[in-house]
Amino acid sequence: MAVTIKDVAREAGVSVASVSRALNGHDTVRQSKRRHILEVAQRLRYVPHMAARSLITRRTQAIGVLLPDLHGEFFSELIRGIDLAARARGLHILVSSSHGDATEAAATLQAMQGRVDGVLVMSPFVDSRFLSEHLHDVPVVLMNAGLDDPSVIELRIDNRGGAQAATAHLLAQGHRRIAIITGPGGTFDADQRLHGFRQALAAVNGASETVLAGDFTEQSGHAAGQAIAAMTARPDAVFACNDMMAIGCLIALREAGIEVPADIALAGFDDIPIARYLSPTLTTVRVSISQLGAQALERLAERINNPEQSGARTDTLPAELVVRESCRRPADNRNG
Amino acid sequence: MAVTIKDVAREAGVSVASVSRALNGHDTVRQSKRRHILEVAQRLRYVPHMAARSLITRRTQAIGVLLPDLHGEFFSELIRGIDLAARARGLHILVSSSHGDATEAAATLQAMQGRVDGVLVMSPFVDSRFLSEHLHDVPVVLMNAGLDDPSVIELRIDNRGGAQAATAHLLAQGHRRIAIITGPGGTFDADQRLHGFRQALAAVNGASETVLAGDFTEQSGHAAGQAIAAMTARPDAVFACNDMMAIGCLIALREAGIEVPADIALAGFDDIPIARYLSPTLTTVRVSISQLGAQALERLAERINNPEQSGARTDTLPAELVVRESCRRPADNRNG
DNA sequence: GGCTTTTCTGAAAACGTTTACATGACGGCC
DNA sequence: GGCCGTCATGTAAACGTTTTCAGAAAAGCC
Repeated sequence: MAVTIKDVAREAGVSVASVSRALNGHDTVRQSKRRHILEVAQRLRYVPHMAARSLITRRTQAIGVLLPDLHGEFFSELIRGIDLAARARGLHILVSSSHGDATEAAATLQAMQGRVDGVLVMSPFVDSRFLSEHLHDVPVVLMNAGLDDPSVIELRIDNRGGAQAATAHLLAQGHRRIAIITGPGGTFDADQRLHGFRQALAAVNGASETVLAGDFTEQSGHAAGQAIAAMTARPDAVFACNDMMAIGCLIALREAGIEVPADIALAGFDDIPIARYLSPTLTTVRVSISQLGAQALERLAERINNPEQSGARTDTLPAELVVRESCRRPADNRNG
Repeated sequence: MAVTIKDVAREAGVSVASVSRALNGHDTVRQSKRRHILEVAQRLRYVPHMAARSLITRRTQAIGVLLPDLHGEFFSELIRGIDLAARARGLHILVSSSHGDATEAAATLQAMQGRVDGVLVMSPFVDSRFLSEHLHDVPVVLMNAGLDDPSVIELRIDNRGGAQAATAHLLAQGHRRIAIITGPGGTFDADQRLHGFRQALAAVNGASETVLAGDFTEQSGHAAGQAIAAMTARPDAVFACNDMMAIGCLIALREAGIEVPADIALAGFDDIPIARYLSPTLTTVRVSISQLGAQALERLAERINNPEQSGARTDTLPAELVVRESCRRPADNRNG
């Protein structure tokens, strides 16, 4: 038997309209009365019934967050960024993580409908058709989707630029025969990183590439490392498209008696916390994931507040090269 | 202008009552009519307005999750466990992470009120008074709170048992002078781990303890490691109350020229993914965090469905010792 | 075929808010 | 002092569902 606005009105000796106005800070209620109402509401521990409120205001003050099967630091940082930004705006977040396929994603999106004022989506399965099919009339902001649809807002991290910087660094160290362990084909992150890698190579004479397929898991990195170890003409350096694969590769190389960075240089992407604790510590590319989340939420909130506005630009967050031990100049290590 | 139940009713040539019944699977509507209604609803892309529904059913089908400032794998695993269990039951989860103090936690809890059917809480700030003060009439399940209140449901991980097992292992290796790097005093996790450590020591003749204060951060572990390195009578082994501190300690020891495990054994707690990539790989204690989340959600859902039931038992999830290189037997390494 | 019982359907109330509109009080102006 | 604005307040409709209750249709029975 929860206390409603009527109870507050009766107890305070005013109408429900006045209570509503006082509580929502409308300026058309006299100071003294407002104070009295607020006092009564507090005493009665009145808390507005959200459902009733959003039934009439058509706002839920909640936004949905749809994520794929993410792990560890990436996931928690993303949520943290979103959560902080949301809290600052008085919004709640409805999280649904780890959907495995497009059908699941669609079902989740469907279920969120009507519960949220907008959605934040990161998923390898969304494209323009998917969105128009499953999201009717709900503002959306995409994260790292690689969708070049001018009608949808998207936030990205600079995968291409980061990969380019890492590769350029390897080249600058004098390496020329460079291998890449790719991410799962078809995903935006993976494709862009490969693209950046190739851009960097193209800029240097005599540089050659070796492509090894990976899927962002440690296992795939390990397999790639074994493949590299078995090569007769071994590359000088390896760029793994994420840190987990770099770790797998590092272990495989070590197992094969190949030293990093003495025998081969290695760089990753993401700067996961482990990166700085490996031996050797891992050169990698850092991106502020929490910022990605926070900015995505800001854009979404903005769009929700003025839905008419057409500006659906795509923002890209910078990536920063972090140089560590794993790709020290070969010359420095020939004797190490 | 979203499509409502009335639109469906008009289009299908029936009353809203029938539509409602058909959609909710009540068995009092004729087969042929039900099929027709469902077909129309689908064609119109009708999706029920949650607010209206929960206004009358007094159910939101959502549960709140209140978490402290957690990082990395712990956070993501916890959410994953909760999310999976919630999805299986058709529940949505409203997440609020990283609250920094009791006031923030209270405000968040307040804001969730009326939006959720129950809450899952993990927070160092909650006690019986806090709960009764800020949660009126909302079912709650605590995670790892160390609250021995028979009226509230709680799920724990076996901090004590895990710490005891790790310490016992160190002792079994022949170590006797054992240091502990503690967690922040006053928190359940930290206190229980210290307790388990002491229980293990008490069971062995001639064992002695050295207590170093930590706060679960890598920095505090590093400081403790420096302190240990500076001791004239150095311990044989160190039990760090979590893996991050173990890492900090490991680095400090290495900086001081002390080898693990040759010169000193080291064990941690949590089995974070980094643990198996350190050199030496870290002996630690593993707990299934996703299971903690999933079970907590199950208990909550259960309680929501029959609120009368008084059984508020506290469940404890097992912790498992994972032996790795960091505490190999001293004898094996004297020559290494 | 009329009666009773059962099955299905529809009208309307209820949920707790917000807000458009109406009303009343009050003060200023002539 | 009567008239007119202005301001504060209250009344009631509206939001989109579910569900109770009563009534209609169908079915069974003699």
